[in-house]
Amino acid sequence: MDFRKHQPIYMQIADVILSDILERKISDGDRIPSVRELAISLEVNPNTVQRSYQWLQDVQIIFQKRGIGFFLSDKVYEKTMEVRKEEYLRDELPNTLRTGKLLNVGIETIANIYEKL
Amino acid sequence: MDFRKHQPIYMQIADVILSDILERKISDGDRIPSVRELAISLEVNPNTVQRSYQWLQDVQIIFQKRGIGFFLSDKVYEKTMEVRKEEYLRDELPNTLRTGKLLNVGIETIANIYEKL
Amino acid sequence: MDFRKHQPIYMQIADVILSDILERKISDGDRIPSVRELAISLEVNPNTVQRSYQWLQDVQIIFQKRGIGFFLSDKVYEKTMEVRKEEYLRDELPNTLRTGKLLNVGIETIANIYEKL
Amino acid sequence: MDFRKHQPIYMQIADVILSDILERKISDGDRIPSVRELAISLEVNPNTVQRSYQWLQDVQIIFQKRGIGFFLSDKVYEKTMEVRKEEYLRDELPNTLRTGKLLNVGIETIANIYEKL
DNA sequence: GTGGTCTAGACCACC
DNA sequence: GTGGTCTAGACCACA
Repeated sequence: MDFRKHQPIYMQIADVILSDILERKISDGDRIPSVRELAISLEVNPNTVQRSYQWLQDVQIIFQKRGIGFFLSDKVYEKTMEVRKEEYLRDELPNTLRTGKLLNVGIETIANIYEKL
Repeated sequence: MDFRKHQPIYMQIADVILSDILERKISDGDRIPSVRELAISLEVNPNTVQRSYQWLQDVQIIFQKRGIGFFLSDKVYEKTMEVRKEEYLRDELPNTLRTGKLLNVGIETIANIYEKL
Repeated sequence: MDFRKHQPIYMQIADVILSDILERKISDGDRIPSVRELAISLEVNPNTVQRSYQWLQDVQIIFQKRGIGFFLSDKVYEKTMEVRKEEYLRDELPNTLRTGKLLNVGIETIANIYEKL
Repeated sequence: MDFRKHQPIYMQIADVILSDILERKISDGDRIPSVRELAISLEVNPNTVQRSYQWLQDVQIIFQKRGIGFFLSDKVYEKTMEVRKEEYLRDELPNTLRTGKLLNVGIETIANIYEKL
């Protein structure tokens, strides 16, 4: 975890889980580390991990089995794609395009770069 | 100004100045509104405008004549463009577009968002 | 058992026993499964079944013969019904229905949910 | 606030806001107390109020003006109705009906009580 | 002044 | 053991 970044630690933690899903390291039904375990291994406060997991649960990436732990939901890969996409379309893309507009970078230039990737 | 956005108000204000520069509405040596004037017309706290101007001064887009006001630096258009555009086209834009491609965001969607900004 | 529900597992288990009583599947003096047996068949922790039985014992639905097992109390059907139904029809049900009416939840919706349980 | 209830304090706080809305004491655009103010007047920790407000923001009952405070969203009455309804249909109603089924209370009885209210 | 995040440490219900 | 909630107190960015 990077304590200096602007992005909150709890979102950084969530991002690690999301990345693991997108890289197919973990998938449907897998158990993820307990709040305490992860807190110790990342050297952060359990409350902070708790917040990550709460958020992941809110967006239905994980679900809880009472008293047992957290597990990845069904179709977690697809859901993760959606969640990432939503965030991308809401924040990252508009921010970059706004800067582009400011710098007089036309949509043609952008389309051009997009095609060449 | 949009008080609901994630982007800080003071950066939104700075962006307005930058846009005006890039659209050639204002240029080298021009005086920009006083902190107090702009605060009133935008209905924001003067401290917030102050912070915008501080930032613009830090990146040498404007300079202050004490007791008189703020003015645009020399070659302000070129300065802004050169510094930012090069980095933007080389890194920021391609990175964002690459992520978009991975998330199946088409160029039409991007063009759409670009137009609406 | 549904590990995702808000209702504790041990109450879900108790509800199963209560249902069996009210549906006359079991009655006065019958032996109910041992903690261990039930835990295995429901795939839950024995402690959890233990807690259900403790609760049922507290409300005098069952009693324990030490070293032998748990058994249904006398007049268990009547006991369960009387104690709960009276309070239910007087308070809980009307209260919930009143809230429903305020929220524009029609009787059809209610009937629908009732059938699906 | 009732510190003994099963319901978390932060949801109790949210409920107070929701009730005020449904009773038309406050409406669209009104500012609600700052996190600190409310924390002091309710004698709870600011973090707890913060959580309430976070939840209310998530369900779009309130929105934030950066550095100024929280305000009620547009159509807050209608939204509150929806939110309450959602919770009611998901938890309160099924729970009550489940108990009813357990107690052999038929849908006819329920419909009867519903009509008479 | 506003809200947002984080830690340390506690207590609870539940499995 | 698991997660959920809460307090006390701190520091930060922002208006």
